[in-house]
Formats: sequence, structure tokens, C-alpha cells
Amino acid sequence: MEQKNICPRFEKALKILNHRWNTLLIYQLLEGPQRYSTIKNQLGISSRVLTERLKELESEHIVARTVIPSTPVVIEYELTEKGHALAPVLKAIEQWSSVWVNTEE
Amino acid sequence: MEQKNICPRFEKALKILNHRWNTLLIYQLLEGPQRYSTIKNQLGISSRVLTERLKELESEHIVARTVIPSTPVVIEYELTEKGHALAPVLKAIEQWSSVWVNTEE
DNA sequence: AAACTAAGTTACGAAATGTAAGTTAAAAAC
DNA sequence: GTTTTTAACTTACATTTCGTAACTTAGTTT
Repeated sequence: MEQKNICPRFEKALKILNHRWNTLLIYQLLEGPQRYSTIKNQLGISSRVLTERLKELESEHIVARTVIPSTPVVIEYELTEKGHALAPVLKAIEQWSSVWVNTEE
Repeated sequence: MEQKNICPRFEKALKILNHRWNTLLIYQLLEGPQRYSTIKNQLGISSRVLTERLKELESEHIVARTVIPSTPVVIEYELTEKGHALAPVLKAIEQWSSVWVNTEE
């Protein structure tokens, strides 16, 4: 009875993007490379989940992790080319929200 | 320490779209008006959550609900104009996934 | 030696989600 | 006229995910 007529690539994309925090995290990183603590403070996400999501996005090659051997050590996260390619998606959401979403009511 | 420089409209849009199942549900309804049971079978979502999400999208005026007084009664769900306006977002995700996502690995 | 800092990790309670069975109302079958 | 059927939910409960706060690690400065 169940039909699977949805493209598996699209389904996987949705799985990643719909995972709580991921889209906002990518949006945040569109502004440029950022440190763990910066992202955490900007988004108001818990460290437990932030670490989890960064690992997920890293394993999907959407985010890259760089160790800066200062003291104490600093980690920088940035979008890969694959990650930057999501900009049009975020732009489309921004566009839609500017036309159709109002914060009242 | 926490900065909120994110547009509240955009933030609300993300809150709706990132809620599990919502994007897939909207994608499904882009194909046209559909009954509760059809959506349920196509997406493989539980009835508990489907009902909850449909009510949420209805209250956001993204989905409209129509009662067809047949026997037994049939309910049809369809996208509103606001809902249809999300098509470019879904198209952007589709486009990205076709270029960057591979199901292997 | 003690304190500090960034980036995590851990334990645990709270919230969201999935599962499966039950409800409702009307009419068709028996 | 009682039982069955059907679509769209609803409910109770188990499982999974998430948030909170405290803790860990390693290399400096104090």
C-alpha cells in the first residue's frame, strides 16, 4: 500500500536539512568560518546537540573542521563547496518568509 | 553574550519547515489535493503525528482542510497560496540534491 | 601547584515521536 | 434491526531525541 515514488537523493537531502538545527547552523556558517563557541552562542543550541550536528554535517561533507593549534586550541568550522551550494535553498526560504510570514497573531 | 541578529520572519519560517515531516508533507501536497489516508500511506508517517502536523500547517495557513460529506466522510487537504509559494524552496532542495547528494557510502 | 580557557563529553530528566489499539458516525450488508 | 465496514482521527504507552548542567582534557599563565 505504501508507495515510494520520492527520489532517494531528495529524500536524503530532506533528512539532513530537516534535522533540527541543521538548516539554521548552515545559515549561520554562510556568514563565514566560525568557532564552536561562537556558533553555540549565536544559535543558543546546547553543546551536546551542537557537537552531534557538526559531526553529522562533517560526515556529509557539508561542513569542514579545522584545528587551530593556539592555546587553548581553537576549532573553526566552515562550509564546504557542497555546503555553500545550499545558499539558494536558504535564500528561497528567506524570500518566502519575507512575503508570507508575519510574526504577529 | 547571545546575539539575535536573525530576522524573526526567517526564524519562524525555519521553525515551521524544520519541524519533522513538514517539508515532506508540503512536497507531497504540491502534487495536488489529497486525502488523509493517501498522505499517510505515501509518507509512512504515523496518524498521531500526521494529524498534529496537518493542524499545525492549517493554523499557519499553509494547508487547507475540506470536508467532503460522503459516506464515510472524506477529508481533503491541499496547499493554500502561501503553501504553493513554497515550491521554489522545494525546487532548490531538489536541485541541490541532484547535484550534491549521492545515496551510496 | 592552582587557575584559566576552548572544545567537547557525560548523566539524567523532559519533550517529541512511533506503535498499536480504540473511537465515531453513517450507511450498506445480512 | 443488528452487525460490518470505512475514513479520519484519538489515546495510552514505549522508544528516541533533546536540553541542562556538571565534568573532562590539555596546554598555558599566575
